[in-house]
Amino acid sequence: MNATSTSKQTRKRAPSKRALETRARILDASEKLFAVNGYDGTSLRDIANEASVPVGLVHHHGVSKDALFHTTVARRANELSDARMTALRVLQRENGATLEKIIEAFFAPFLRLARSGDQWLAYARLVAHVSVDPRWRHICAECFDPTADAFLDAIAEALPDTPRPVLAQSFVYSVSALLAHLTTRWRMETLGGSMDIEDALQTRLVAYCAAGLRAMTTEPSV
Amino acid sequence: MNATSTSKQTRKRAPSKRALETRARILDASEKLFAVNGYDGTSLRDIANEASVPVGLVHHHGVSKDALFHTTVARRANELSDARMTALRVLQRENGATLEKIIEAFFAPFLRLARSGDQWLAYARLVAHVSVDPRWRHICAECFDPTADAFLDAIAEALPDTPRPVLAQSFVYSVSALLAHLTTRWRMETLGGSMDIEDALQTRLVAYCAAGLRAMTTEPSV
DNA sequence: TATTAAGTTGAACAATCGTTCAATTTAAGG
DNA sequence: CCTTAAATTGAACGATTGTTCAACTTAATA
Repeated sequence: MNATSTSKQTRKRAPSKRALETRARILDASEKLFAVNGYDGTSLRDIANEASVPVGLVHHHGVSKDALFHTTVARRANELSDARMTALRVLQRENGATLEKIIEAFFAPFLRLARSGDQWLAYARLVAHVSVDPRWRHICAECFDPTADAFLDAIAEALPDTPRPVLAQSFVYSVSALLAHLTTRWRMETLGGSMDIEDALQTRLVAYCAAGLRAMTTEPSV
Repeated sequence: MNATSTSKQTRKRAPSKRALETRARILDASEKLFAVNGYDGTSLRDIANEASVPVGLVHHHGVSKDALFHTTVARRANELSDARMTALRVLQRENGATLEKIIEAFFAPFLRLARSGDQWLAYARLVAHVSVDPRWRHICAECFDPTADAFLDAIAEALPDTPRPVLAQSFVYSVSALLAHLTTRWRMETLGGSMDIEDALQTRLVAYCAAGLRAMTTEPSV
């Protein structure tokens, strides 16, 4: 009586080219709108409109709004994680893993991608949204924690005298600084006037975080 | 014909004690819910329910959802700004304004209030929400920028060789680290195991940011 | 080519949203 | 005390929300 026992087999079918295109279009629209307006500030109809498809189709591809949000975050997170892990492995193969180099291996992929176009800058805002909202802890755990763990291991080797919890603490500060760098440029300009060229800003970001992490090794006698 | 020319004067009336209480109750509920679920994730009915008042009354006291959100953020922001400015002035009167002391004057009030109860920790999440969302830039500018400017002036005196834009850049990183400290403890524990006692964590937060800021004075030759 | 799973469409669902309003109660001011 | 502005209530407004559905079209597979 069940489906598998019927004589006529019902095989799964590969998705058509057009289906993949609309799916990508929906994800692009989701990313753009979720990044600007957040999860609750974005309706499926906004996404459908941006992607030029009916509302029902968004649901068909995304299953549910929650799942669509998850997929949207995860898609670029995987690309980002791959780039970061590659950079880390290159560094470790060359045996030249200073603290600054490790931090740069973590930061540079995101910074480089963000300079390649607005999409990744929008994604940085999306990540900031996810980081702030306790509702999305499971997304953080799934998409970002494995990479963070690997980099913490590398940092622990570069700073062998600093306990792991202390490294984790300052690593979280560094990640927040990276997100601030990508999402809060306007605030820097409000407080300090027009900013330097991007290269100089990025170099200073790394210098800031590296100095902060190094300060953890010495006893903080205040 | 106009109101002021009528013989019977219609004077404004002082708000009753009960009215002030319900107003405070609505603001408390707003703060709690906005902090957890953000602006779009919180409905006026949720707030009305939390404050045990009808929906219409929330509107009567808050004028509009936007205005209510603004008021909610501003109420504690003023208290925080006062505490910070007082700490800064005390420091300057004693002529002992080292970089660490200035940063601590900026951080300590928030950290102390956050330890006094959950309300201020919820508020930290609310500030993080506001910082991430470009929609609330005007709230940032109104509630936080004046204080930030004053502290940047003080930091500029302590680090006279560092250009203002560079200080603004690393100050924004430091503020983001403070917010991460208050809102992302769970992530530190996920990555690094159980954390140290709060005193040690706070000392390290200041040490991290101070070291980062100091690193800006020397040329970042990477 | 014939079959049929997958993709697409537009309409509809109940639920909830922010806001408005008239009626009623409370309490400040003369 | 009386007057009346302010506070409170509960219901209602139209718009929008996420989700479901049946009918229809497209295109991958046998």
